[in-house]
Amino acid sequence: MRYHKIPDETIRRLPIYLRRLLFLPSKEQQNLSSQDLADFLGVNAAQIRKDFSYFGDFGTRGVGYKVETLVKQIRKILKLDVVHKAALVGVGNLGSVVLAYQGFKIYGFEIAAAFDIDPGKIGKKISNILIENVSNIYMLKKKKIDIGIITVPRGAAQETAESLVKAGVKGILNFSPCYITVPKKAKVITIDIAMDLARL
Amino acid sequence: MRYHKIPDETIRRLPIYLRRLLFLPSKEQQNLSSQDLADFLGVNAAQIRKDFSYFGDFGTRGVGYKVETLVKQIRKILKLDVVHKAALVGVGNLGSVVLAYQGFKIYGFEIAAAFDIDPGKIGKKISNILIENVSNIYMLKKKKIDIGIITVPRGAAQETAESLVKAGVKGILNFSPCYITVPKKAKVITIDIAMDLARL
DNA sequence: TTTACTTTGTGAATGTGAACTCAAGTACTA
DNA sequence: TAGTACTTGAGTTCACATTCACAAAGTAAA
Repeated sequence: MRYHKIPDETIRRLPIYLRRLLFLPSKEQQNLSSQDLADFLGVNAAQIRKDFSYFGDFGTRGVGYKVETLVKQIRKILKLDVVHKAALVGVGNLGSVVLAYQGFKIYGFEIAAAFDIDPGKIGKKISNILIENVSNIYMLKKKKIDIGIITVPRGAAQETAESLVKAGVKGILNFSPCYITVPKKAKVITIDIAMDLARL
Repeated sequence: MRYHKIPDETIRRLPIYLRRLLFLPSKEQQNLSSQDLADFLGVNAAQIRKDFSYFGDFGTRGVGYKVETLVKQIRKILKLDVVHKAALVGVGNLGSVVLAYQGFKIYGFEIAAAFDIDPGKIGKKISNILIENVSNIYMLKKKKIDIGIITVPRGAAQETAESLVKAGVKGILNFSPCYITVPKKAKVITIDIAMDLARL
């Protein structure tokens, strides 16, 4: 299967597999069959095998997949094997929570800078990150930061996104409840927890 | 098309359409063509027309769709036309932010109760919601609360979920970075912002 | 009314993904 | 070595989803 185009759906599922593997109940388990993983996630085992097989032969027949290798491979495919640096803009309530959030590390992300417009916040530190003036966003390029996280009020989101893209950011995670348009070289993911709730 | 089964993918897209309609740039615009909406979202216009057509004839040929009617209809389909009450468990940093978040309203959700295990917090109010003792979760049934929001530390998530389901909750929005298993009568959506980031 | 122009709604064609199978490879036991 | 039990990898089939393309229905203007 190595020469086939990889389905979008497969790519979409890889982070889900990765997350499941990282939070595996019994850490000592070395091998995992596709059926085990399928049971954990409530999906079909054949689908998991096919997904993995697109990227080469990860498993061993009769045995299963070695968890460690699998994690390493998925990380590589998703380009999470190198650390990505992110900058957060808007250190309000939500911004502070995101800054303090420890879950980024295991996926290979690190928040390396924070910005705010409030002079009362600039110069302070939260979670060991110095809060800088938003007017310094242009300096991101030098710091090799390629991801932006927007936690500013709705009105400032579009403007913030533009500064970030201008500073060379490739991807944006937007927490403001609004739509943002950026040049197509950059990608925006908007998180709207209320919308997720609507699916229930 | 009225008698056909509605594709899962269509249901999945409805909240996206709704969000786009709610945050339409020019509020005064009364009519919207499928092409306009498609351009906004970067999808195919025929798909949008087909999606809507499953639920009846919302549009007018030669004119388009009336925004107001469309919003009303989608709300009805997603059962967002009645207010759903939610209870939040775990009033820490993240929990406080979620409590204060205003975005739930437009989708028809209202946080009607909050719980914590810390005696120092119980009795206080955040965003006008009284924080109660977690041991009182069982009372949710009487309050007609059918959605639970979990913002407790990882270790307590599973236990919290079980209490919520026992109290009659139908859906759970889980912010803890872990997997939760519940009886299949209830549905869990786990939000992991780091995983979303991995898709970039 | 007639003509030109829009836009919806939908059957048909095309594209994509999921599931079923089973041959082939591995482990283990006797 | 032979036999049994497992599990992967992948060809094939089937189901579902997307897109095309156009008739039908509406608008606007002459």
